[in-house]
Amino acid sequence: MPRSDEAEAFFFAVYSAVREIPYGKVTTYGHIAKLVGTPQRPRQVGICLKHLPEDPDVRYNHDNVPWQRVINSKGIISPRSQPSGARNQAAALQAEGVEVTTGALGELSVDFAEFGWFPEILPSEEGEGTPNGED
DNA sequence: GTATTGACGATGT
DNA sequence: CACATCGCCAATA
Repeated sequence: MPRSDEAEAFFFAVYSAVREIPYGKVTTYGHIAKLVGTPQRPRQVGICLKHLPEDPDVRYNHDNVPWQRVINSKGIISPRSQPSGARNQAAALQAEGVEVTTGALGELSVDFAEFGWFPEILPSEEGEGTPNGED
């Protein structure tokens, strides 16, 4: 649980944005950060997913948030402390039909040209307002 | 209470 | 193109 209410709002915003990623598609932490209005904090997006609760009782949990569809800007699954985790994420993506290629160094990369999700700034994402207001 | 790390990204060298 | 540094800030030690 986040330390402050403001941080909690950030967590929810991130989870909400991640849920918008369509099945079989992927996006980056930086992109999510932009969507929630804080492009300077891609790391915190990672923190949100890292602390994504597994309890199905919680509003956003490991079951209803497609955390697996979030990768880094380099187009590869971010290698974290536990290698199994990244490998697990790769498996989850492959289960959605996403082709994950393993590099010589064990890098699990996803072809963004094929599976990348490049949406416009989604309106009413978390209640911030329309990006261009109205054209 | 302070120090270090980390599921990132942009810049600088 | 590879590696180093800064910013960002919550979580952990």
